[in-house]
Amino acid sequence: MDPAEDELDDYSDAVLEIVEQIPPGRVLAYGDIAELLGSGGPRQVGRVMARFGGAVPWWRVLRADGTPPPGHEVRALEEYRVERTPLRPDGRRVDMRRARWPGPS
DNA sequence: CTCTTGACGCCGG
DNA sequence: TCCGGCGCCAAGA
Repeated sequence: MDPAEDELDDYSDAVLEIVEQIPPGRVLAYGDIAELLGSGGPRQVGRVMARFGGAVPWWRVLRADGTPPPGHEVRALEEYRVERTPLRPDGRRVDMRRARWPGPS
């Protein structure tokens, strides 16, 4: 068999490594991760999450405006509730100003 | 090689 | 606040 299709390239590995470090109750936007990495862009990070997100706390990675990943809004909101992640008044999006994680180190 | 796609981001209107 | 449009950039077809 050829498990190559499920293998992680260096970039994907770097992305997941950062996601795993995001503390509960805090989040990071796709673009933030690309910036911390210093390479690639929001869409590249999004591609990685779409393929390997299931292995990490994916709900802590979302759009820059606080909107949770498409198709996973319900699951994500649930997590934010138990993690006490600061949400906007509407309760549908994360309050990025307060929840954004500064980054490693 | 060209064209489309996509868990994005920003700027108007 | 909610769209629509455009830029971005790698992966697929």
